[in-house]
Amino acid sequence: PSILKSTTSPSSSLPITCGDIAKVGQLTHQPASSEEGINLEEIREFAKNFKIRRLSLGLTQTQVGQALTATEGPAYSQSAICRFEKLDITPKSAQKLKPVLEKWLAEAEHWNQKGQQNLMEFVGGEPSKKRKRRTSFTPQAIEVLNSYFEKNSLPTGQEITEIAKELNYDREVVRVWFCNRRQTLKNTSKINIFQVQ
Amino acid sequence: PSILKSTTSPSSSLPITCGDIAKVGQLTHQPASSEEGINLEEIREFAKNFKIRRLSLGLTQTQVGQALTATEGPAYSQSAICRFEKLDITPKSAQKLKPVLEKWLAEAEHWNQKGQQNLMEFVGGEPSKKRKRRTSFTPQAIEVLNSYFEKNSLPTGQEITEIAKELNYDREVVRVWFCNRRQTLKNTSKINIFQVQ
DNA sequence: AGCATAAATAATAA
DNA sequence: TTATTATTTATGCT
Repeated sequence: PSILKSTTSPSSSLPITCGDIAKVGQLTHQPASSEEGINLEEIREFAKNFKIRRLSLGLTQTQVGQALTATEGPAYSQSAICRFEKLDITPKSAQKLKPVLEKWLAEAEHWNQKGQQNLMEFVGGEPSKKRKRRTSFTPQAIEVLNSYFEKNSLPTGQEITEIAKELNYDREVVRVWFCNRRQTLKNTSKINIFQVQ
Repeated sequence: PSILKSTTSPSSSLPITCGDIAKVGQLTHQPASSEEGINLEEIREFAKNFKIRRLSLGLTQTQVGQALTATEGPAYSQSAICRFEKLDITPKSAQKLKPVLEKWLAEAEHWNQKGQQNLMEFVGGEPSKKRKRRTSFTPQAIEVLNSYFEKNSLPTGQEITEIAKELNYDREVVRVWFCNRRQTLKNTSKINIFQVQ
């Protein structure tokens, strides 16, 4: 039951009762409001910035949650980070969470300065978890494919069948791999940018 | 088949042949290189910043692509934006695309200054497309869906339409259910990924 | 208080 | 490019 939504309704005739607990993210056109010593405007500003800074570091909500769980006392789920960023929580909760996030983020940025690797270590995830491939070409398979490609970029049907068999992949998948590989080469073959070696 | 990945491999004993054409985004510790009048370092910097600025504006790759398609001559797909951000393209393409994106992004930021509403109008999408409400399937419906899934986890468009009709759910909702179901299955049955030689 | 998963977004084989 | 998969975010529910 989010009050956020109800407030966007044009019918503002409804009086705000004690039962209605406002959330931080609630849209308001009031000037910076301060309730119970909580500067809502400041929290909104921070939440917005937090997201941008998180994305700048290339971190997911899950990563932040897990890292915080590892370092701080209480546990923080991905949902919790999500809800903070959207401010779909009570001002009290937000107020409590803000300094924790602020401190952690500053530290993360500090490590990032020293290199991506340090950040990942700080975050605690695997150093460079690669995105899983869409289909199951293993790095090993790609290595083999590349070595075949180097020898001959245009294998015959027979050869494709054999390679597919060796790698235990579908023949069609292998055929298409060669197509795409040739395509890539064609796109770039006019320049060898880095002249590596 | 990205060459990017192969370069991250620790096995640097393999000589890089003429067949291996580097792409712009390729990791390098060389100083700013410039080939054929293209400042690669500058492009890398821009691509990185582009993503951050895009996210700061709260825009998706899809939105950028669609907006560009509407304003400029050629069409730009979500994939195209994705590939630019990852620099999984040729230097030539990147060089060509950079000023287009730069100009567009600056304009978008300009409109954003005048208010979120103006940005959305500039982008061309609906003013504030709300996220679809999370649908909850009844246990009965899930049972039926599961039985269909057991028989065939990848139903055709026609079949999806029929299932949706039978269960009286939105077709799109049913389609996504199958996507997510396949995903879940895949995640839970992580059997010997490396078995595939 | 956070899990399970629906929806949205990004990446990529075809 | 397009259609689909892989990944991330958001939320209904208890």
